[in-house]
Amino acid sequence: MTVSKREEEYLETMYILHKNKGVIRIKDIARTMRVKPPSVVDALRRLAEKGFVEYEKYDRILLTEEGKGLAERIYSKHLLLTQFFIDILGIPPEVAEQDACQFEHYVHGITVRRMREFASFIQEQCPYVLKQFLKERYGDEGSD
Amino acid sequence: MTVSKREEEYLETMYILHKNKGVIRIKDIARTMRVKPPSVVDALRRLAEKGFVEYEKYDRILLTEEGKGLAERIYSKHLLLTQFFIDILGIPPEVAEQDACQFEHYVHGITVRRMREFASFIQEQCPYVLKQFLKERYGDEGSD
DNA sequence: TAAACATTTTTGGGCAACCTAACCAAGGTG
DNA sequence: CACCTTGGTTAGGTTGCCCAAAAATGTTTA
Repeated sequence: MTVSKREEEYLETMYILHKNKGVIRIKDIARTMRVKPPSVVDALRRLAEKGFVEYEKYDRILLTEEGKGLAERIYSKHLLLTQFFIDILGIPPEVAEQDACQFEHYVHGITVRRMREFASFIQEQCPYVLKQFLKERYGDEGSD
Repeated sequence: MTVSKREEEYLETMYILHKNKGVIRIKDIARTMRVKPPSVVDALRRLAEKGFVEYEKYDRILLTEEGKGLAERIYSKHLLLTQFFIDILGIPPEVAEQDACQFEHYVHGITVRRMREFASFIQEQCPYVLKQFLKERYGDEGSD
């Protein structure tokens, strides 16, 4: 069963809402994803169809095991990418966040793994050089 | 004038075709983007509408200055991302290519710039450690 | 040059995502 | 209890992007 990028985003949002508030409400999904409630209902129906969500109208919304697993995998990529961008490249957090938020849906597992390994490696092998790199560029930078 | 990810992909493809073969043909765009010709015609019309392409039916296809500029900027991100993934992280070229191909449409300029800077920096400051990192992992790895 | 072949275009249709407007359900409050 | 508010749903419409089939144009070659 294939999942579009957008569907992954819905799953991830639901996963985070569940983690933070315990309950998943359409209104909150809509707000965090900046869409209107009917769009959420559309998405929920498709995701339920595909077996990632338990959804009956007017009833509580839950991720299935499969949905939760997928959401978790995406979210962990998200965290790792953000981390890498901030800690290694020194990207401002909001930008890192946005980049991660897109890349997480496409990036291969091996790339994520390598980023994690690289980060540890460099932090252990030449932390001073890394510090130097980040320091040199601290506070400059433009847009785009 | 906003351009969708997909539209950027069309522009980039046309840019590369133009660079390699001098002439841009619908059939070639379709083949490299793995879509059918009618989809290309759709896209061309939209891109012409937006001023990125010169297109009259049955006539030769050209990028406008604006289209060419945009395509170039995307393509240079593409090259740089690929480079980074391969040279710093040691990702297999085909995978690096695919990851770059997606990320190029979203990544902030600052992130790309930092990657470039980081690559130079590390290659100059601790080339041996980098070599070590890449060597240790040479040839292992799975999928995903 | 006319037929055959290749390429492009149109037509008509599908699906994912989104929206607005209007309608329904559930839970408090007067 | 009837009303009102809030949140959820349905109906109906738009746009992007894709396709197959058929029509139109361009090109080559017998």
